[in-house]
Amino acid sequence: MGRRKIEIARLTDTNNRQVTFSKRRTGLFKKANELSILCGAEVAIVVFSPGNKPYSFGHPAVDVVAAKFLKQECNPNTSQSVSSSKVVNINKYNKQLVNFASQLRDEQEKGAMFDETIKQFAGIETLTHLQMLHASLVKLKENVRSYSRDVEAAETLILFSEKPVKEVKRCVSKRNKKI
Amino acid sequence: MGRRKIEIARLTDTNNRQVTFSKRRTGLFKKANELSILCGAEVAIVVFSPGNKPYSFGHPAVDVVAAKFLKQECNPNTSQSVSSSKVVNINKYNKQLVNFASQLRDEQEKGAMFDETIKQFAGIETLTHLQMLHASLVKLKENVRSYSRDVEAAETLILFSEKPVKEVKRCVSKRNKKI
DNA sequence: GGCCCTATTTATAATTG
DNA sequence: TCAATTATAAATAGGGC
Repeated sequence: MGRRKIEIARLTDTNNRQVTFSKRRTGLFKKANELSILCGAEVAIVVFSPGNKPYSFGHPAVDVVAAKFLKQECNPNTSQSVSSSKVVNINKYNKQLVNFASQLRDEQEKGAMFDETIKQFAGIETLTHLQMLHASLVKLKENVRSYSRDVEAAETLILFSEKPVKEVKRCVSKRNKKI
Repeated sequence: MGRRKIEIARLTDTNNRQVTFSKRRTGLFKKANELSILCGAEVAIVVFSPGNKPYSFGHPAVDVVAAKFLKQECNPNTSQSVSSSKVVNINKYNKQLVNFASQLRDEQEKGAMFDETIKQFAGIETLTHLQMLHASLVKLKENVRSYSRDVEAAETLILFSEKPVKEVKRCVSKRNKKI
């Protein structure tokens, strides 16, 4: 709907992309508003601009509709979802956790070797530096380990995310009930 | 945009309202899809029909965008304790990430010192050990950093899963007032 | 960035089958 | 009860300021 027909593909020019975003976001929200008024429908929209700024529209309010949607999704019956591409896969994080753990073990072994090596030197100043470094390393490792533990504790939650949306919702609601 | 101009007011005829809803919902989602593609924007829409059926559109996914929105807009002062042994508070991760970052910077400084110190020693074997250790440390740091980044990326998902609906509501409504 | 303009495309209200 | 069609209103691309 303009002077020229444009192909629906990512706009390459940054400025044009921003301008188009503004115009079309306005249009989208206007349409949403009309839909809600004409049909008495409840609508919630959240958009992030190319510059990652958030914009939202809601009738009667984003939160109301969102909450209603979440409730409904706990018992997915009649909902129709049109979700495009890019499903976030959480497996990656689990793998990294595993790698992390094994690297930590390696570091611990090497740390022991490091301690032995240090003892062979008597230079006080140098020793101090090395010991400081080593202490830092140890502390860092501890933090990493504790962090990993926490991440592991959160793992069940993280794992939800890799499942399809409806599964996620179901799992979460189950969890919430337990709590 | 039709044979006649219509006033934007609640359609009285039930059937017409349902028909119009279907058409306009399709149009709205199409627009949203175009917006996301043209501008690389993230979009989430939830709609309830006059008959109260839920419909949704999301790029990359409703939940992802919603979670991102919530994450951005939830203020720390709003935080209410949801803690149980099973539910992980994401704030903890944020703090740890911050600590991590500063520790990593410290380690980098000390790493430089370490390199200098190493050069003062000539024992090949020892040097090798130390260098190996240092290399490992560097690699570990890199991994920690990249892992942190990834955790951050996944954060919205985690946050989304952990938050009870009522929390969500509050945060979102605050946001709406700002906009 | 925002707001106007307007040729043109697109969405859709009303109609038809 | 619709899906398709069509005439028309609305959105908007590309511009200018």
